Amino acid sequence: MNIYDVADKAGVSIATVSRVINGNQNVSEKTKEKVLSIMKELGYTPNVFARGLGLNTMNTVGIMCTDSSDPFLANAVYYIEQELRKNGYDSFLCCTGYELKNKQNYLNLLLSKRIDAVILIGSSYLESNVKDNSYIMEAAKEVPVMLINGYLNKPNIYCTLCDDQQATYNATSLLLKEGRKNILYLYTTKSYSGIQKMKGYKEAILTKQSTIDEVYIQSCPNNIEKVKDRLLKLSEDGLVFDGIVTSEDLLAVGSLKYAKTKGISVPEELSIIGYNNSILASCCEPELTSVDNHVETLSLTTVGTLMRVLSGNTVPNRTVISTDLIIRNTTNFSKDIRSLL
Amino acid sequence: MNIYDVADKAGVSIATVSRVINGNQNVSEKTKEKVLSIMKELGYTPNVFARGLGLNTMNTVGIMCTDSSDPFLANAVYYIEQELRKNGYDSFLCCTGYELKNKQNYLNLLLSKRIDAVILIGSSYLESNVKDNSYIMEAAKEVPVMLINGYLNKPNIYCTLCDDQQATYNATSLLLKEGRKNILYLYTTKSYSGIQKMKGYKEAILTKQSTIDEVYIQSCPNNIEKVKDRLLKLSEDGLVFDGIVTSEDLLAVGSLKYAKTKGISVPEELSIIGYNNSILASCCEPELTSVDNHVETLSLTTVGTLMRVLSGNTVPNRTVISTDLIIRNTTNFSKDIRSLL
DNA sequence: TTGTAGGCGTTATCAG
DNA sequence: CTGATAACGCCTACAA
Repeated sequence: MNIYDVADKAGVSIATVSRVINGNQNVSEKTKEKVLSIMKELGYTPNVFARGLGLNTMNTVGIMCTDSSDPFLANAVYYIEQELRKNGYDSFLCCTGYELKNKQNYLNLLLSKRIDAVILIGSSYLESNVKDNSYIMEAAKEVPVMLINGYLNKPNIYCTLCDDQQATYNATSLLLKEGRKNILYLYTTKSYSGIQKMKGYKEAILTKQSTIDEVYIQSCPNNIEKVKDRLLKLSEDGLVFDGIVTSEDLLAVGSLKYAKTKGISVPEELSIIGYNNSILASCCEPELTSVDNHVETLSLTTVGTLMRVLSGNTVPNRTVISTDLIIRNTTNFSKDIRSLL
Repeated sequence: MNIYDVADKAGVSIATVSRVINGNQNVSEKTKEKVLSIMKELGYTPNVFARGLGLNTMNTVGIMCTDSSDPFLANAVYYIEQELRKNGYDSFLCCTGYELKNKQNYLNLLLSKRIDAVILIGSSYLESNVKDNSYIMEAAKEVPVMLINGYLNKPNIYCTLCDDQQATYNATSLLLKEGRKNILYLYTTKSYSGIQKMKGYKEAILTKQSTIDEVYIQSCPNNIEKVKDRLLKLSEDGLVFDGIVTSEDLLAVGSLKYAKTKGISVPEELSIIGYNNSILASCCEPELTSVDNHVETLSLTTVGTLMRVLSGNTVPNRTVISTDLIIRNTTNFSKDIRSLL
């Protein structure tokens, strides 16, 4: 079943059928209807390969994320996929994991599939070693590369990110205003946004004291138990803290488990702020105050930008979205403090 | 850049290059090496469209899920994607949402992309109205259809499911053994596995009493607040219950929030069992006892089965995987009860 | 072992 | 407005 069958049955040439398929104007209303009805009757669908061969595109965008079971990434994947489809694009998904080698392989694989663009979700695609990002720049020579929560100022790379630095700055500042003296910062990776977040934390701390005590900055695997154990250890070692700012909700949940284990009351004795405002934030007890980085907006903006790029517009290389702090019950903000938001 | 460029530069014909690409034996070691080095030098990758045109396959599997931001589905997507890739297959992801019309459209879309198979994750693809499933049967005429947590005994449809009925039967029975008198069952949808789970609950209840009181079976949106409100309402209306079995972890979390609001202690006064053993189960407080339906095994088994189907083996139409009950702190099982597991 | 040539199903460019 | 025909890049008999 191909375009010839349709043409035969409709008594026209394949060229005419092709025109109908592609909505070309130069077809009389009569033949158009005729052809359409035959196509329906035969249940004909054009062969995407043949089409792709001619056009060298399949209206497909590659999506890469490290781990689609991470709630934040999963949400982004969802919104992006939906939005792409609304715009007539399909999506290839790749869950690459965290190893550089795999990321590179997957990206090459996507390129070899003649995708029209690629979207990298999450700042973990930006290695701290600048050279290691060259594979992204290479890819950008072939197709537009969209970065979510990462920043790389290079041709044909478009970045949508949220203002992570401002977000942790605000979060930390509010804890300070709340009267917290020793605020711990927990993070998982030194990815691009990881670094931004840390900057915000440091900046806020430096408004109150002249130096940063590095022991208050702790990197930790993104795992509830691991976080709990780490905090127990730190506490045993004599570290005193009454506030925790985290780079992920899960780290905050782990912190809650620590507090529970030690019988520390939250937020009376310890304030905790999560990040991402994921479903986890409203599952735990007490529910997490958390930074909402607007996954949905981030995702839709990215796709919107991509569409403009694909239709040949010149588009700014960087779009920054502001965050909100969603106040729940792991912080103890007064009316005055809340009014600052 | 195409096969001709490579052939020219290597001083051979395109046929020879093609043979090298496809690992055909009939090429002398020398020419093979020559061609390979030229391909590397030029950075040549075969055009998938041209290839697909001839072979009419792209080694691509379509994955459909209703909502990739659901933790269970997200996990499944992750494992499936990884496993497919290990087997040399790419994946198209579609997040279809819950409306039948959309599901149908997406499935047709995938078929028109000449995918080699399609995997439907989650029992929400099986409508209770049997006729509404005919689109799946239609699809199965073209490519193998893999169903995860759904069952349809039709040609070219292969189902991998976990023993949901047994799981809720066990969960409910254990609560009864624990001494619970009035056990509520909360569920979200009457999908295939939804029905199985409910059967298990009823079966267990009927071992203790002669009839089911339907008011103890409540359907509820998959939303923490909604569940809480529903339970508060039921309680106000005078319904008495001391155990809750749910079809989703999120419903169990909502139940916890209800208990918290009413000052009911869990598990002393109320036992709660979740389903899926998702990350939510260990986030909340107390942590959820939950049915582990082994997403990973489910996913890997599905892909394994698919690979056997694609290589032409005859494969059983149905594979059932057993569940485990992961005991945490929302139940109060004695040593004796635990030993039953 | 290697090369030639036809075919896969479209789209696009010309003539008419 | 319509039709013939040449790409598109690859695979694979069939020949050599």
